[in-house]
Amino acid sequence: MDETTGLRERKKAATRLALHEAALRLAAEQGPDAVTVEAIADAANVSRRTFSNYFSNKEEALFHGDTTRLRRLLQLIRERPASEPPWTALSLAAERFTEEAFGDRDHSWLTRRRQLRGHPGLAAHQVAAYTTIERELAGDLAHRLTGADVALRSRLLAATFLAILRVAVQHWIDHPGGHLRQTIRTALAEAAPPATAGTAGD
Amino acid sequence: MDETTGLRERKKAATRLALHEAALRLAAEQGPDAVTVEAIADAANVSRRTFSNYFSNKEEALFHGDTTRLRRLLQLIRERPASEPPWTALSLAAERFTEEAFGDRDHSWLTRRRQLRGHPGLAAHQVAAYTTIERELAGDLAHRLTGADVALRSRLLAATFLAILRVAVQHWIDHPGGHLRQTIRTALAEAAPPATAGTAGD
DNA sequence: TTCTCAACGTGCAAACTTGCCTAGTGCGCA
DNA sequence: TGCGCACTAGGCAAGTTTGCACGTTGAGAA
Repeated sequence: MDETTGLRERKKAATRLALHEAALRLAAEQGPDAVTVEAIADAANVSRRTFSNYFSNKEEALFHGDTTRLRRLLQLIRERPASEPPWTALSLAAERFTEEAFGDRDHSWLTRRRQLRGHPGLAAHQVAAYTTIERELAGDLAHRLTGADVALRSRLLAATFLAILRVAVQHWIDHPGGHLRQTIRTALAEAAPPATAGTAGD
Repeated sequence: MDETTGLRERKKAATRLALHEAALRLAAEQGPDAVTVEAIADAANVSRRTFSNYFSNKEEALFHGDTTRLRRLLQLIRERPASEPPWTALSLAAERFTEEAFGDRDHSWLTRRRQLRGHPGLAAHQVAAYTTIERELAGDLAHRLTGADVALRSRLLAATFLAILRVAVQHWIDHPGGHLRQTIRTALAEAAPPATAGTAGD
């Protein structure tokens, strides 16, 4: 995978990741408000100016991981066969997604995420990250729906699905020892009826 | 020390060092001729073009360490009081130099150096590195000499001193378990008479 | 010998980083 | 209230790295 991309692109990705991880670590250690952009840049061994070249603010750096993961989820959903009922496609993509994205999370990552939980400003930014993806997902889902009110129903489906996913992941982060995969399965099953009702393919 | 220089300079130094160390490691592992510039650049995580921005060839990269150390030695000599007899200044500077430069060499460094020993092309480059410094040192020493033939005597003094140092260090590298400091002391004392004869300050 | 090819050294343009600077914001203190 | 101060976002120029192209060289095969 790395072999196909050039050195320049690999280095950019590394810098972005370094900034993201520095932001996460420092925010967990000192509290999100206490961290300065300068401290993050220093920790990632780049200039403050370079931080701005990658992220427009601290929060963006903090949620870069989420953004990346969600974008990957979107891709997984797109890869599901078009013939698959929407909720099935979403569920199976979510299944694969959790394995990929959270299968090998180390303990320190979880600890950090836990320490950031409940911070008001941050939560807003996280929801914003999800919302951005939500619009894209709705657009995709529209192609998988037929019947009346496709625009509305696809938006609802996207919003429901992402909300469930967000809550399930957050729940898993907050409650050590749980199994994310099972949590998500349960959560999706719980919410399946209304979402399945939106299906019109069969 | 790092705190005073900017990020840009620190990164350049780091890149130069990374290239130097990669060159040393690969040359020791595969033999100096088998290593390509490309391999060194890859190991240092920079492009082949960047290698050329730092060094004009493999050998320069390999002897970057020597060059740096010798330049530091020159500085130490310059810091000796002008009133000090030349050979005394040289000896005391050499004393301090060995502590600084070889005091904390790890085992792998010694191993690598040993593996490069005796390679014909490399030896020539190393001597070249010493010769460059030799001219500078001679220039400095001229200020510490009086009497006739200062130009010649300062060149002789510089050449003798550096030759002794080079041999002593090489001997230490080749013979594990020896004490560099003692080796150098012995070597310098051995050669002191002719050099001291060149002194004219007292 | 001639051909081929890998490695090298270097010129050049585009991309990226750094450092400096400015304007804007929010906060504490006189 | 007004002032100073730390932090931030982003414009700009200079410095650095990358990617690519081109000509050269030396070693080995045809």
